[in-house]
Amino acid sequence: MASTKTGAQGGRRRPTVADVAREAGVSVATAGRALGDYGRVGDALRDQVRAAAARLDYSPNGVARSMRSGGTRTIGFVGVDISNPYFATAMRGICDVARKEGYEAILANSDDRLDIERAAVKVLLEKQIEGIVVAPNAVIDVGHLQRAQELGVPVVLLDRHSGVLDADSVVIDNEAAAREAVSHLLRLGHRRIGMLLCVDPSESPELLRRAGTGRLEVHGAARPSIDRIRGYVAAMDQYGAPTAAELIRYTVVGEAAHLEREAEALLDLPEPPTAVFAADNVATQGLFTAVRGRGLGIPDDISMVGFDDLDWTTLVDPPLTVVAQSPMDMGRIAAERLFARIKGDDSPGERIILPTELIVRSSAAGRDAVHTV
Amino acid sequence: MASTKTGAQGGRRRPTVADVAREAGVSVATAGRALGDYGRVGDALRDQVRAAAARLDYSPNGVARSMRSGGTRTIGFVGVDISNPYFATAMRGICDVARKEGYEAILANSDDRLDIERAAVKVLLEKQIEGIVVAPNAVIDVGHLQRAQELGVPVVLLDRHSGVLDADSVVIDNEAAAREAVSHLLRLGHRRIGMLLCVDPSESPELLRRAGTGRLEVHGAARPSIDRIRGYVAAMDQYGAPTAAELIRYTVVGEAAHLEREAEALLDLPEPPTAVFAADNVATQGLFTAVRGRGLGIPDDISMVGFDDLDWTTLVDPPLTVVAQSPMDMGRIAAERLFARIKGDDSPGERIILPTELIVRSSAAGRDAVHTV
DNA sequence: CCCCCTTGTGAGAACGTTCTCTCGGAGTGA
DNA sequence: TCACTCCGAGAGAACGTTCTCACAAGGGGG
Repeated sequence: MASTKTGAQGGRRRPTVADVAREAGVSVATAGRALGDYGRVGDALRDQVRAAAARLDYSPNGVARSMRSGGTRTIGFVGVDISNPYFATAMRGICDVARKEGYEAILANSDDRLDIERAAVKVLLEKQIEGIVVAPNAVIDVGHLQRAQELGVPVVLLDRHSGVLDADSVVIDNEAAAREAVSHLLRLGHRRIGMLLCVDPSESPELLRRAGTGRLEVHGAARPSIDRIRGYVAAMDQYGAPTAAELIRYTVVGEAAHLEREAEALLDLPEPPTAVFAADNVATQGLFTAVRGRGLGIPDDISMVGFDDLDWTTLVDPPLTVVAQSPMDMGRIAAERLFARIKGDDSPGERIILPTELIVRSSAAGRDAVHTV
Repeated sequence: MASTKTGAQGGRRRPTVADVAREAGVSVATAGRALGDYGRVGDALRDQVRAAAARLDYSPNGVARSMRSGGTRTIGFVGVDISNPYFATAMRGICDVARKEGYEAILANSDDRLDIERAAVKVLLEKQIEGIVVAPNAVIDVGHLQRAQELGVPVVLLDRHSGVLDADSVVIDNEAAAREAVSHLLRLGHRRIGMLLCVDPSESPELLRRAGTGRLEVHGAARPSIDRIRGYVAAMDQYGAPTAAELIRYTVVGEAAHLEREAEALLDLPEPPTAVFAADNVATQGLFTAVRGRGLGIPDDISMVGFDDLDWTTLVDPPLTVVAQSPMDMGRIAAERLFARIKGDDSPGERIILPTELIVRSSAAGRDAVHTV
């Protein structure tokens, strides 16, 4: 005997305000007022209606309410990949703020693909969400986000900034963060410094090559990967260390295996780097694994600085020197900006830059002068 | 001059089917049919309507659609904490399946608090979601979940099973997994084996103590923590190793600092254990940190087996022997069950047990016979 | 030639809530 | 006592979509 409760069929018709009104012996209008706390209702009738509602186990229909009053009390978050701790933590921050405001959050993963992001935004708009936090894949091709704004749905950018879109963005100063990390290595005496990172698929190798040689100009300061390369180049230039295309290795997101191969390619260079800057958390893990696989000692054989202060960076031996940021704060602040917009703030889009911190631990050490080129 | 697009005010009225109909010079009914692909429309008029819709940049109002047709094409996931990689990965699995089905997912964090979970379920029901995946805090006090089922909203349990609720659940065999882990240590010759874990706040110490001595009887095989303790006790008994309350240390979730203290207490015992089983990923990290902090060698001074095969467990030295499960599969399978229910399957609730695997690496080693008690 | 069936279209109801409008009655001040 | 205000209550519209029903035109078969 199959339970009728387990599946979907068994849904008894849910009581409506009309049912409650009938039960309480009042009009629909009065029942609505008593339940919804609007308008004026007499105390006696209010209690009567409330009792009837309790008796019927009445629960309001949010869809109908949204239909009538326009607000869905729902926001959307379009992240790259929730299984990445960075976005998971950001989502946590967003949810916390949303809950405080009495909102819920719908999650969508874009996998760093613009078409998926576009489709997700479209669906979210159809669902009449009241705002979107998005980690955008493209910083120029933002028509779908502009459309959201035109429809009155505020957009807040997380992790990436767009020079084209007039929206709030919550970011870190990627260039400065990378510069600080690389400068740290340079000050320790390293001159031949490699860089390892993930880029998103839309990034052309050509673009990256130009970035690597410092001759990149992207409209309105763009995506983290490019900015971090810029910071790397700037630091190298400042200390008079030669840069070379062969020193910057990358792979597209989602292909961690390739990344490890790139790391190995770096180590196999005829003249291998004495230190490597891993510019994101995936690269940090890939580099660490590759170095370990080669049986190289950190920092004795090679120094490294990673990105993102994930739990494990203090668990490994040696604990890693990393650039730390706070995705939880990012999510929280992005959501706070979003709710300010939802409440009516229409000041020009603001670029909020959250601090990063170079946490010096033990994976980067000084280089003897004799070894320096 | 503030942009009117950034904030919320600037929302121009969105075009409706009526607007499209007027633009195309047809009736609302015909426009609706042409846009919604239902009923019969002439080819000429269909194109005419589509063109008009494109001209107006029409996008359907999902709330109105849901209102009329009942379905919101939205499901909910009530997890404990999305910033925990376990739930983040599960959420990823859920989202993937949902997307394939043309659904979106709303996320709520319960922080392992029953009141928050209850409130979340209530809100989700008001929002008329079509199904819920939940990692429930309580396995007996499930009235809110039963209510969902009665309203025709299917519920699938993730990570935990309830003997009371007739719902699908996707779990691992926690007792067997723990038994396997502890047996591994026992076979290596260890006899004095500690256990470290997190429990949720609703778990009384009294209950735990009884679990520790193997005299626990919980209605319908309950929560992971209890089951894992049971598995520990079973293995110890099987090998004739004495158990003792002092060997099982725990803390409530969300208090990682306390956890490390408990780990240290374990190490400071007059007669310290020669091996420890950390029964969840937080405990694994806490134990590893504490052992490291004491300058003890793994596995020379103390052996350990962890739980959950997080990335970092292969990055540390030595790589950790762990019990691995697949939260991604869990999420995916839970969502698949949910959609089967949504589509009408009303067979009795099924308990799906996913396999776990003891991944033997290098954190547990043999114990010389002479040292054995 | 008429009837019936098919096809294409329009009018209007329905979903469940909120909100505006109206109205009766009670209370108050002149 | 009358006019006015204020409060509580009900009737009904509105939100935007889908869906049922009715109807008109056209074609084919008897």
